[in-house]
Order: sequence, then C-alpha cells, then structure tokens
Amino acid sequence: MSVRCRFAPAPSGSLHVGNVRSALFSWLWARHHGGTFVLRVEDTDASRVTEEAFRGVLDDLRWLGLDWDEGPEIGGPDEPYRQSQRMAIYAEAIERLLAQGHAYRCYCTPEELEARRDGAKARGEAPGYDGRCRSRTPEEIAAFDAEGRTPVVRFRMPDGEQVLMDLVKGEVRWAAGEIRDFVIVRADGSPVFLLAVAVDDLAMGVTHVVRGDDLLTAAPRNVAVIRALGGMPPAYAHVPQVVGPDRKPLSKRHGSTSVQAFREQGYLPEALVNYLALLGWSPGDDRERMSREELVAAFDLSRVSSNPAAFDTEKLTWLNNYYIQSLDDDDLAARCVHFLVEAGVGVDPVLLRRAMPLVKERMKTLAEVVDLLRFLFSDDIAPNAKAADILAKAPEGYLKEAAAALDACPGWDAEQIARTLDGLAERAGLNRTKGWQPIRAAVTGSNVSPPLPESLTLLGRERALLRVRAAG
RNA sequence: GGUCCCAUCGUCUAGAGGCCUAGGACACCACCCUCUCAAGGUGGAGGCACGGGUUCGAAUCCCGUUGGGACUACCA
Repeated sequence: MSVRCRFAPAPSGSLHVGNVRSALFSWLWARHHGGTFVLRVEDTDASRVTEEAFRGVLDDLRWLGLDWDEGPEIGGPDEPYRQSQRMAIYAEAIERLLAQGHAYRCYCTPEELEARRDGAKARGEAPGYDGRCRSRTPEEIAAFDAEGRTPVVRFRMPDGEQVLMDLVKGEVRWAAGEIRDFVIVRADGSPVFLLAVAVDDLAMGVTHVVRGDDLLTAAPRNVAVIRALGGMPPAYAHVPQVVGPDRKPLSKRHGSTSVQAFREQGYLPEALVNYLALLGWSPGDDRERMSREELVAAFDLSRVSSNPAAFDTEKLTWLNNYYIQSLDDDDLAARCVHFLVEAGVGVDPVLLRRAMPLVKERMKTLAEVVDLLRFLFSDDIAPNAKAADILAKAPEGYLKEAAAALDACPGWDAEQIARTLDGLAERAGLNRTKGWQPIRAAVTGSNVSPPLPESLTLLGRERALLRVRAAG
C-alpha cells in the first residue's frame, strides 16, 4: 500500500515554523516513500477565516517547496479539500454514527456540565463528561425537546483500554474510562474538529498522520471514530512541539515566528527547510547541511526525537549564510533585487550581478545586501559616525593626494587600484589599514564595506573620484 | 487535581548495556589569515537533572523525585 500523508493547517495567514516543521516531516515521509502528499485546509471555524489567510498558507508552502499532489488549486480524487465545503460528508457520517449507536444526542446544558464538573473536582474526581445522556428514555428526550433544548451529538467512546502505537512516542495507553464521550456536533449543527479530521483522514485514505504532539490525546478519539465508521485508522506520528528560547511552545509572543517574517528578513527557503528538518530529527551521522534531495533520501520518522526542540535563530542564520554562499551569482542577484527595491535603492542589474562575489560570504540574510551595496546604487553616502571619525582623523591633505593618485592609476582594475592605494599609504607612512580606511569612508560612507579595490572597480573611476574629492 | 508526554554541553543533536576519557553542529573564547566586515582554518572551554535499584558493567534498562509541556471545551 502506498504512503499517503497529509498536512491539515487552519488558515492562519502565515504558518508559524512549528506548523511548518510538522508539514515538512509529513512531506518528507511521503516523498521518501514515493507516496502522496495531500493538503487539506481546516477552515470549519468559518467566522475567522479570510480568503487572504487561506492564500497565505498556500503561498508559504509553495515558497518552501512543499508541493502537494492533492489539495486546493490542484484538486484530486477526494475533492473538495476545504473542510468548510465538506459539510455534507460530515452530515452523512454523523447520521451513520447516530443510527448505529456510536453517537447519541446529549441534552446537558453548558451550565449543567460546568456544575457537574465543579462537583467532580470538589470531590477529587476526574472532571470529564459523566455520560449522563448515554441512555435517555424517549420520555426524557420528549421533555427536553418540549423545553426547547437543542442537543449536541456526542461520540460514545468504546469501553476498555485505549492503546496507540505511535511512530514517535511508542506505545501509549489510556485506562478504560479515561477518555470521555466527546462532542462531535455542536448545538448549532456544526461538526467539531475531532469528527471532521477522522472522517477526512478515512475518506482520503491517509496512511500516516504526522502532527504536533499537542494532538496526542486526540489520537485515540480519532481512531475510535474511524473504527466506528468501519475504517482502518492510519498510523500516527506525534512530533514534539517547537518551543521558544524560554521553552514555551512557539507563539506570537516569541515575535517573528511566521514563515512570512523569515521570508521578509531575507532567509532562504533552502535554509529554513534544512534547519527545520534538523529540529527534532537527525540523519544519524554527522551531516547537517543537507539538500532537499538528501533530506528526502535520509528522512525516517522513527529517528524523530521525542523531546521538544527550541528554535535557534542563530543556527538558522548560519545555514542561511551557507546557502547564500552556495547560490550562483545570477540566482543570488535575482533574489536580492526585491530587498534593494523595498529599501528604495535603485538597482542596476549588471552592476548587482558583478557585485555578488564581493558580498555573498558577508550576507547572513538577503536583506543585508542593502547596507552592503547601497554605495553602488546611490550617491547619497553621507558618512556614518565611524566613517566621519575616520575622515576627521585622516592626515591633512591625504584625500586630495588619494584623488590625484587614483586619477593617475594606470588601469581601473582591482589589482592596479590596490597597488595605487598601497603606494599612497606608503608615501603617507601608513599601513594598509590606516591608509585604506579613509578611502573606504569617503567612497562608501561607512567604516565597513566589501573589499575596497573591488568596490572601487565596480563603482567606476568617475564616481570614485567625485566622492574622494568631495570628502577631501 | 487527574491522565499522558518529555529530560545528554547555553541551543540542536549522536548515543539501542561495555566501542564514552560522552562524538558532531550553532553560539562563545583564543590564535592564524586579513584593507574594514565577513568567510575560511586551527585549537579551547562547556553536558548525561537528582536519588535509588537491576547488572561483572548504565547516558543507555526499571522505580521514584524534581522540573518542563500537552490534554482534561459545544478550541483546534
């Protein structure tokens, strides 16, 4: 039987990296087995779901390269792939569960339930649903209906111990009665997540459910519903949560944890995918920098760690720099354009392309291209504090001499420029550092820049001279 | 409160009873390289949460403690 995995996000605008890691593991498992990856959107909570939020999730997955074989905008044999459009399917399942006695109508009001929960707690008992409506007489039901009560539908958990063979956690057991009858249809008639997931996973022939371990206790309930519907439950793999530096589950208060945020900061999808794959998984050898193909080939759910992993931006950043360095110059330049434009810096594509060898090992994120190359594309190079200081401390007349020397430089390539600058420094009795920094400050407006001779080459003699003279 | 999950350097991890004097990576420190900043190279510091067992032998198996987390909803 071929492997079918799915990712079932709620449309949240942009996925946060914890969700993405679940998606990635699911995708890797499917691809590793040459199976199918299904995308299903859990938008039953229609009140808060916007089209924009839905688009955001699809955009994130596409950007990351987590392609789906069946799902929104692609279609497939189990359409539709948005839960909000599958209500008829749930309704049919609910009818069957009710008819076969796997579910029953519960007339307890929220107030009654709360009171009984409180009572149970006060007596030191477990507070879950007590099963009161499991067997109501027709008279009682008629009385409730006459009262105008609208029932919910509850699933009748089978008796006995519940056992789950989880691919990550191993065997997990719940004692009989531990998992109470749960609501599958609200009083307003809408199906609940616990029902929808089970129905969909069954209908879509999902063989492996890979998701966060916050859903571990949902698994025996998913399994029970699927069995009640006469189906074979999938295998489950509950991967641990991704936590923040404070060891709390990743959330908004950890700041920029959405895919969108990393994208805007100039992280590469290659880096994010590689990093996330390593968060809670390792190939078992010392490999860390792995291509998508290598990840697919090596991935194994049984090697997923069962303890929560803290997200470490520093390591992500290291990987990002590595992938930036490994990009070819055309590709890198193309990816940089967006950031320069966003920063309001005009771009000369030819110059940009030629500048790539100078900046690729200096960029930790694509966004850093702006500060590194602004001097090339903008003549507004007002010196920063450190550059101003360097210029102020330069020997009297040094920049005038520099202008003259550069003007007389026999050829405008890095080698000859370097020779010219060395001669200049030597005549002034300065070492390279002292001798070159004033030129850098004058030409780039900064104390930090790509290598100076190469930068001057790109800038061109005219513009370079203009700047050196202006500073002198 | 109850049930369940989890526990190796600051962080991610390797580790399936002797291969462990606990390996790798990020970060950190030092040095080398060097026109600034990076990148790169070399080296260093740094860890099995605690207590009991089991065993000739435990990071590894068992129990407990402590500490995190999830669930316990007409949330997902």
